[in-house]
Amino acid sequence: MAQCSISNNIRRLRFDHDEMTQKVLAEMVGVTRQTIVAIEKGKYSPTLELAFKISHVFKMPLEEVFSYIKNEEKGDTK
Amino acid sequence: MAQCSISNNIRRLRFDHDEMTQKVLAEMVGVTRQTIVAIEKGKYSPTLELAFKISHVFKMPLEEVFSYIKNEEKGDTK
DNA sequence: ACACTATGTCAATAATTTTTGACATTTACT
DNA sequence: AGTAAATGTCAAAAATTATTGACATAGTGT
Repeated sequence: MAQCSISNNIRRLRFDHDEMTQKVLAEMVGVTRQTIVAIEKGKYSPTLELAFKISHVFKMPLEEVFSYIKNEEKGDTK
Repeated sequence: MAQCSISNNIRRLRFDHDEMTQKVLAEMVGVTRQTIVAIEKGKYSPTLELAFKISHVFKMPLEEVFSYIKNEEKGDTK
């Protein structure tokens, strides 16, 4: 679960949507502002539920908000 | 994060894909068999990363493997 | 009967995400 | 100057997901 990265364009989508603030988005999806910051900055990726909720806010398919970039693992860790 | 549910058709997709076993799917996405069991049975929903990986295995868009069902909270009747 | 595979479950632990509360910076407005 | 809003960061704790190892059941085949 560690060797793959997920990127998103939440920041751009926020501004496309009338410059919605992090605080407002956080309230709309029911998490704290820090969670939105962390996801936007790529500190970690959200749960599936949160990803669905965020996509919902922007009325876009999940895969247009979040993209999965596969990192090839070189060996199985066990 | 509490008032929404996520369902999936992993079990059906496994059988559509040559009766792929839970063990094989687990190995393909790099988690244990128990994790696949728990997700299939709806004990909890996967991380976004794992959801992407599973969709990848079945070569389907994430939203055709997992569906998000919004539970109305009291007061919000939309 | 015995072995084997696939599925399901349980409890304890590890790993990751989210919360809480605090504080700093920048920008804009009076 | 001072105030407020928006963003960013940090650390500790809570909540959720994933792992490990064990065991149970049903089905298949020998």
